[in-house]
Parts: sequence; C-alpha cells; structure tokens
Amino acid sequence: MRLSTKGRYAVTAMLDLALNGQDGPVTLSDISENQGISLSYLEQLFAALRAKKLVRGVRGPGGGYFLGREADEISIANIICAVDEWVEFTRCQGKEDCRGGQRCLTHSLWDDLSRQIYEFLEEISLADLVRRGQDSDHGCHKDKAGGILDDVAEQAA
Amino acid sequence: MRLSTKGRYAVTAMLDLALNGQDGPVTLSDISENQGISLSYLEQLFAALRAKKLVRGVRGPGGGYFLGREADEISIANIICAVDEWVEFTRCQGKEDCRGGQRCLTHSLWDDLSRQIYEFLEEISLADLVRRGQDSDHGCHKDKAGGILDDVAEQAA
DNA sequence: TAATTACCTAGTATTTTACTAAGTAATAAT
DNA sequence: ATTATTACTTAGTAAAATACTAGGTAATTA
Repeated sequence: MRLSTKGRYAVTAMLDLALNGQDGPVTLSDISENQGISLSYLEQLFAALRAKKLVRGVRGPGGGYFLGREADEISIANIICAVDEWVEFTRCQGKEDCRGGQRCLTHSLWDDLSRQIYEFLEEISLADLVRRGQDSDHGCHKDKAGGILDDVAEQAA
Repeated sequence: MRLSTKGRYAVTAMLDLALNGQDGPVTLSDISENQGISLSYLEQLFAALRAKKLVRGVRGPGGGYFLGREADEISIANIICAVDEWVEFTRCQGKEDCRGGQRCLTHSLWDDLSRQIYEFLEEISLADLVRRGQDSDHGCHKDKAGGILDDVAEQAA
C-alpha cells in the first residue's frame, strides 16, 4: 500500500465530485478552483481514474465528470490504487537465499500488514465520507473534537 | 498520514531488530545485509528513529542497536511517523475563504480519514507482527492463504 | 593502540510530484 | 457552419523526496 499526497489529491477531488455531482457533471475547472489543485494535474489524475472506470467524462459545453458508479460502490482503496499504481510486491521469489534468512520473513510480514491496511481502506466508501460531511459540524475554524468517522471505523472492523 | 516505501524500510528494519535483538544489540551492517538496505540509508532512518527514542544505540565493538522500549509498546504508526515527518495538515486556518466553500469540507474529511488510518496503525504493535512471524508458516515460496494478521485486525477494531 | 561500531555531514543520481504549455477531439449553443 | 466549451493528450520541467556514496568524527572494547 502506498499513501501519498497524490492519493490525497485524488480522494479530495473524488469527494468534491461526489458532493457536487448530484445535478449535472462537474468540470475540472470547478474542482481546480474549489480544491486549489492545478487543472493539468487534475487531468492527469482523472486520466488514471477514468482508466479504472471510477469517473466518466462528458465533453462539450455543459460537460464535465460524473462518478463512474455509485458513491457507495467506490472505496478509498479504489481511488488510491488508481493513481498510485500499487505494484509493490517485494516478495523474494526464489531469487535470493530465503530459507533461514530473515529477509523473506520481514518482507512477508510487511506484505501482510500492507494488505491489512488495504482492506481497511476498502471498507470505507466515498458515500461514507460524504454522509459524514452532511450533518456533522466539523467546521473550518474549530478545534473539532474528533469522532466524526467513528462509525466508519466500526464498520471497517 | 503518509505511507511510503521509506516507511516500509523503517518498519522492516525495526522488525529485523525485534526479531534479532533478543540476545545483544544488532548492528546496522547486519540489518543492511539481511534486508538489502544500504548502510548509510539505514543510518539516516535510525537517526530519526533514535530521535523519537524508538531505538537505542550502543557504540564500540559488540555494539549496535536495541529497541528503545518493549516491542509491544512500539506501534507501526510510531515507526512510520518517525521517518515520515507527518506534518500534513492542510487545514485552511482562516487564510482562505472557508465558509460556504467546499474546500474546507473536503480537507477536513480527508484529515478525519487520515486520522482514522493513523489510529488503525497505532493499534498494531511490533510485537503483534513478531508474534505472527513465529508460528505461522507464511513461507517464502508459498502461495500463502492469507489470514495471518486477522486477529491483529480484530484487535485494532 | 587498533578495531569496531555508532553517529554525522555533504553530495548526488533517480524517481516522484505537481505544474506549465500547447495542442486535438467532441459537443452544445449561436 | 461557426464558435465556445469542455474533455482528452503529450511533452517538458522545477522542486521535492528517495535511496544511495563518500568521507569523515566519537565512543567503546580487545
């Protein structure tokens, strides 16, 4: 698993899309302005998201992007994996001395942990996040007192 | 939260340390050889780990590194945060138009999710991982059939 | 005194990140 | 038809992060 700022941009953009895409498509210009992400960078990200069918583009005036499927059918893991490639298997497949060595053990332990994180993020959908944003008052300039996503955590357990 | 290959190196090295540090300190040369990580890079990582008291160094011949505290008192989140800096609060603190805008909402949703991931990794200790490595047979060249960390997942829930 | 280790600093090649620039292709409105 | 608007594509690039090499100093043991 890999969780970079790039993944954050993607999740943020998808969130914006989920929040504003109810009545008509959302343009990348809008998201760019809303979220402070450069238009061209968004285009790169959305090329990857489109390849994984997470979004659907409509050309021409009045066009923009829709979610590729329902918000509760899109997991955070889906989004992050779409832009982060996720080709990180450092499994020693016979190429190094493995039996008796520590290397393979630690690698496979890491891989297990990594999969665990993945499964955690797989259980959290875009719809879950949107739902929290609707009625919670985690305002901008507040020292919020946590707990907004608590039931997401339970759900992911 | 940020989860890069750098964090993986750190977790891997700490795992090696936990596995081999039972009877005497472990040298960075050993870890370097075991895990295929360059010595100097390890020194960088361990400088950060040392600053957070996650490891303790002993100089001179026969020296090396110990864990800074018990393996079950060191969480994966501790390790990753030590090397990854974790200064990623894109909270819009009054500097941008926030009220009514979507920007702050998505940012705070991301922050909540991020904290959720952190709390997940905080519940998994180095000792948890080591324990799984002892009696499980997730061997090197096997198509392992998952489930090794399942109870870790429950525990973290 | 010599060997061994941690510990420190500087430099660097590679990759990733995030962006600019400059287009082409499709569609809606005029 | 023409124009405007949007998605879509490609190439290039500055800045940062990654992972490493090189060359030290400081502490400790034999």
